[in-house]
Amino acid sequence: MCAAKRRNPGSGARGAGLDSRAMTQADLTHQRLVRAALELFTTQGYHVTTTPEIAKKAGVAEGTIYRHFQSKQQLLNDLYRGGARWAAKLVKEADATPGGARDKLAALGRALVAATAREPAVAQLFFLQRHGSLLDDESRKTARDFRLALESLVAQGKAEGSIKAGAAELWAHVWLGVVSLALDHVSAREWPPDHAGVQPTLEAAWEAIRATV
Amino acid sequence: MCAAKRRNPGSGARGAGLDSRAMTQADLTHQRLVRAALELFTTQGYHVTTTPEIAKKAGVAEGTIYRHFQSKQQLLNDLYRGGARWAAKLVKEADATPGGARDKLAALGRALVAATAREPAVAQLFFLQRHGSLLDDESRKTARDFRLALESLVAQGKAEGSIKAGAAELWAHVWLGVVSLALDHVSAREWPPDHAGVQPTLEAAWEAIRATV
Amino acid sequence: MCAAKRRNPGSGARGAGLDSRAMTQADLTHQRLVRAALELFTTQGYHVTTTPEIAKKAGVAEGTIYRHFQSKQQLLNDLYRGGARWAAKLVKEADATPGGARDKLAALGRALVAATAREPAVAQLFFLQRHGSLLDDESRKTARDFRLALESLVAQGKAEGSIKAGAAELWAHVWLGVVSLALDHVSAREWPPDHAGVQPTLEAAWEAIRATV
Amino acid sequence: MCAAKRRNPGSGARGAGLDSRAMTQADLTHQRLVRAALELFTTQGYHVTTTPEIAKKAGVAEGTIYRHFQSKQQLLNDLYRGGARWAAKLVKEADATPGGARDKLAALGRALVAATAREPAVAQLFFLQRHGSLLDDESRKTARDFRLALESLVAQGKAEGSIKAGAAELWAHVWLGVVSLALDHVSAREWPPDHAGVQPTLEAAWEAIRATV
DNA sequence: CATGAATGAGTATTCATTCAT
DNA sequence: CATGAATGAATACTCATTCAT
Repeated sequence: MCAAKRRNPGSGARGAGLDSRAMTQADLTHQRLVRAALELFTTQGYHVTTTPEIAKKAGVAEGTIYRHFQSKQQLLNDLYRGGARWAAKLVKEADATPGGARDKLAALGRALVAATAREPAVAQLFFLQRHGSLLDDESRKTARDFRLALESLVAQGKAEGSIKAGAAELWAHVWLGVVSLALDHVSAREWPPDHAGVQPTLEAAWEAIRATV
Repeated sequence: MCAAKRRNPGSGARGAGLDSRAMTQADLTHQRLVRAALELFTTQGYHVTTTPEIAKKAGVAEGTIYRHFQSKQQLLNDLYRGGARWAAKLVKEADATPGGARDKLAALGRALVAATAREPAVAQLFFLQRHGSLLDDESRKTARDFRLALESLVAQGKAEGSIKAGAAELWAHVWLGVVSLALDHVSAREWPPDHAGVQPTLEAAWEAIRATV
Repeated sequence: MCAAKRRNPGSGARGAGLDSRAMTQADLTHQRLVRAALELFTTQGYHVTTTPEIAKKAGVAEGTIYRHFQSKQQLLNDLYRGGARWAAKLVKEADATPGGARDKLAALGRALVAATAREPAVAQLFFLQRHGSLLDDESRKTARDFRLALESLVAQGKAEGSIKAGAAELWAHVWLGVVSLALDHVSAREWPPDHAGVQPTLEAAWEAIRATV
Repeated sequence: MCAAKRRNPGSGARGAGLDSRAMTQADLTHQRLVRAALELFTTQGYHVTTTPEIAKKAGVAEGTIYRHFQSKQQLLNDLYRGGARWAAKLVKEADATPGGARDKLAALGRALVAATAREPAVAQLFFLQRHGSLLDDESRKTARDFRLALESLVAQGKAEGSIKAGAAELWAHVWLGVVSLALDHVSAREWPPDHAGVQPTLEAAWEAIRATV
């Protein structure tokens, strides 16, 4: 009575581009649907995008969508979770950067910009778009994983005394808020990743939250 | 295609609450529609809100909407322009504050928070929501008026040397981006206007853009 | 979020044909939808009948259906309940016939045949069609009212000694089962109400349940 | 448009349970599809039952259905014909019972109840369900074979003077109508085959059609 | 023979908008 | 001005059937 039960593991990873070796026909269709939906949801918005449109862009029949996703909303959630995991991985990698919180955040900022240049739609969907009540609990949990990882970076900075006192949650939010302004331009292809506005914006993000003497 | 031709002047002002003196029956209906739509658009989103829902919330018949607005989209634009003018007025008032750009921006930040506490939906609609291609040229122009006024404040700071060099547009954007984080919480009634997070956030907005030695 | 809330009382009665005086435009549309759906559900079956078909037959737009009924299924239930009340009224009238249970059942049999000749579709829908899980609790309750009234007639016959001992429910069921065979032919317009098969069938219904010496 | 061309003889017999001796893999799959469809069609109805559902219940892939049956409708017809032949055989066996029409019909009634207890779904499909225009000519012919056999029994009773004058067709119909009420309960597992309601109902069927002095 | 991904016509339902009253 | 019944195009989703593997 409902399709898309068998979730082949690693589909998220494949969505992000790596891996390959033995991609079945069905997996390819899945991919094309993901790319098509990602593109349309981010350029037009979820509600304005119709299922015939997604199918057409993916080059498949409309019914095929429902062999891969339970519903249009579920498709959005899959996309969103992919974005959240993608973002969380960047944070984890940045956390491995040697140095203090400042260095790690700087690395993260650059990584976010670079990744956004590579996958503008994913960044747009996860960082810049509001999805209100369309997200399910699982998606919210995945997003929280990202936020917690970022907050842990900020908490480290607080412990070092390099970031302002006050809720780590708040400063993580502020830092990301400023960085998002850069991501917005990059994602919209208004700014290439080495645009003159990027570096100052990332620095501004740091200055907004660094401890003041 | 035929309704809502007569533009009654001052409808924006009435939306903000002032004025009174001889409010006709029709004006009252207009008001109720504006409030209903504002509430629904901001809590649920434009696309999810249906015209029957708006009518019901306003306590009028479905068809009545079209005696006051040409279309649902036009209604959104009216609301948006109201918000833009409301915001522009706050900037203009802040500009009159004595002192340097820092003082004026500080005043503006406080005013934005206070105004958002009074009219959360208006702030939400104008500052926090993306409307993509729903806005018409007129609305975009009105929004630009606000942005230009804000940028002029920032430019003044740059001239004074208190704000970083670089595009005034960029720093206005950054400053507003951080302030918006506070407005978001206030608008969602998570933060009262005197919440402990407000002041630090406003300060962070300034620190993100102030000239560094 | 859902239509057809205002149930103007007497709509069932009007459906059965009586009453008139001040029939609004909306009531007329309601009527036409009822007749169209009745005809189609009984000739083709519920699942095979599509909403465009109903609308077309009623001479209205498809969306109009949903101003009068919450759903296709609700429309069926409305029809069914109308039939159940119509049938229950016949039982009550037959109960008023002077004489014993035999006379009353005979009167009821004739009344059912006559009524079926007048409203073949209503009889078909209520007596001859199975609706499985499509019926809601309200409909089931209304149908029970009819059955209980019939069983009370049978119980009276048992008390008189003119009907076999055993569950009144069973004999009511048997009697109606045989009578339904006649209704089936009448409803299908294979038999006019005075066809030679009618009277013997009604007598057979009685003989199936009358007490034997 | 290309499957299920080869009519493997005896598929009906296999459906009824007998026969065996070298049942190939394909025959087993056929069996499972038949049982699954029978179960679903009778519990839910034909239109509500989907082919994926049938396949799932049978434990085969969706496409496999079409290696055994040309279409969902053809599957129903196969099932129906199986039921009709099964019923016709019971009539023929009852006809061999020594004695008059009364004895033969009594034997048939008991046999029908017993068979229904063994194969509730088959009885339900053939006796209790209406299939309207879903049945093809072949199915209708098979059903007529059953009816004619039954009518011949009744005609014999008329010749003996033990059954009422009038169309044999009518009295066969009436007798079966009453017996079906019992079959209904037995098929629904509400009545075991030796339930107290069975015998009186079978007697009532006879009394409905027996000649009266 | 069996599979199951793909198909695309078909379905019930919604909703912005119109217009007679 | 206000009403609310009517509209019909548009929407997400289903399902019997096909066919390459």
